[in-house]
Amino acid sequence: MDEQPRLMHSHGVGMAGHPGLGQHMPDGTEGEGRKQDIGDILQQIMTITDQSLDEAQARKHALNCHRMKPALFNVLCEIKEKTVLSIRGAQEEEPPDPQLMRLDNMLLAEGVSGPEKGGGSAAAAAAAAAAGGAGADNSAEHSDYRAKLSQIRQIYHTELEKYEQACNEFTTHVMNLLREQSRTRPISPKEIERMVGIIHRKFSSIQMQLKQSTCEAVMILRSRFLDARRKRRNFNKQATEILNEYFYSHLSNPYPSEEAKEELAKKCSITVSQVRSLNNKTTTSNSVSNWFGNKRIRYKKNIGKFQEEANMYAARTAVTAASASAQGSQANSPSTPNSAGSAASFNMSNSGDLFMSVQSLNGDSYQGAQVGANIQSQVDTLRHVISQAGGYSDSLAASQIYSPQGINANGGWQDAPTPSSVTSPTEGPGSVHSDTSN
DNA sequence: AAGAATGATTGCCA
DNA sequence: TGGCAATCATTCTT
Repeated sequence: MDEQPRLMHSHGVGMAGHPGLGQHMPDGTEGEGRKQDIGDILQQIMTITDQSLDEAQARKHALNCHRMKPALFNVLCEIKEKTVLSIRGAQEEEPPDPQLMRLDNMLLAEGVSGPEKGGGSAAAAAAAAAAGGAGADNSAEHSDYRAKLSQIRQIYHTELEKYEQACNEFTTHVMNLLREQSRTRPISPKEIERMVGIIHRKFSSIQMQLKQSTCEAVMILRSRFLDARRKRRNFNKQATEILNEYFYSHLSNPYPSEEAKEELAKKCSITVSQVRSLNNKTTTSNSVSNWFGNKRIRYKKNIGKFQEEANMYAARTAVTAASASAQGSQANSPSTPNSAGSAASFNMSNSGDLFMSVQSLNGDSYQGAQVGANIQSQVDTLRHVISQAGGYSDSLAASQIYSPQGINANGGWQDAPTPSSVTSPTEGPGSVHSDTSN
């Protein structure tokens, strides 16, 4: 270009330095001639947009070189200055949008806009903590959550970068345009600033939309993740069997201790998800607790339905117990359950005990804590064996065969086992009963 | 598809 | 705080 842009600050306002314009013209004819000249220039300016680009460029150049141009330009500058003064008040800096701040905060909290990676996993961990589950089984879901979150994060950053780049490009473009235009019309730095501000506002509103949809995506992901805790997956067969074995071998007192629950959870590889109380000290046995809670209630509600199952498990554990006790002591015959009342045979051949020692990786430590329960479970097992053998003759006893052992009149499990001496045709494991009554 | 089974959740109580 | 009862929501079975 052969000329410098004429930004307003580089010009004096007024007519100084431009003789012939703004000065009093005593000679009327000279004034008429100039008026026509100016009118001609203005006409050319007005029609410049109707011409082809090349034509316009040529005309523009001609106008720029016109002797009247500097004077007219100064007039424009003067008018413009007044306009800018009137506009100035209108462009107040608005305070930061509260909604945008909320979105920013949320994105930061969710680890989307925060520092790399760490934020994401922290948010995932937070979500996991909110869900209350920290078990190994949840790791798959966690990684799924993390993967999805980082996907969102990546998209967000890519888009944001794109927007920023576009914004910069557009700003540069507009600046160039303005600079270009400043050759033919006066443009103040404030005007440019204002234009840039408008562009940035436009782009930030687009960014806000991006942030909003990102937030929505995160919320959806999060709610799905949190809702996953409610998604039920049936325990596998082995886990159910383990729990059932424990339940039926402790039928008169199916309330596993915390340690037992932990142990069962470990054995069953039960997934843990607990939301009931965030202050719960342990979450590793809650599924077991759920299972036992459900089982107790459902068993109690419909004993008949569970009787077959109860008998099956009782028989199974009894067989196990019998074979074990047969190995351990020749005196104990499987067909004489009451003989199992001896403490010696309970010690190792007890169904619950055996179950634990077979299943547990460190059954020994568990056994030590379960001596009382072991005896009780032996009683329970034996009762079922007796029931199956059909050893009851009287109708009262018969009705008790498939009755919930240990359930009292109120429908709750009593601490002491059912008085087996009443139902048992044999002498009954009185010693066992007394052992377990506490 | 309907109903049963089942794991999880919630509110209440002792 | 643990357990019960009711209920929800999903999965399994028929």
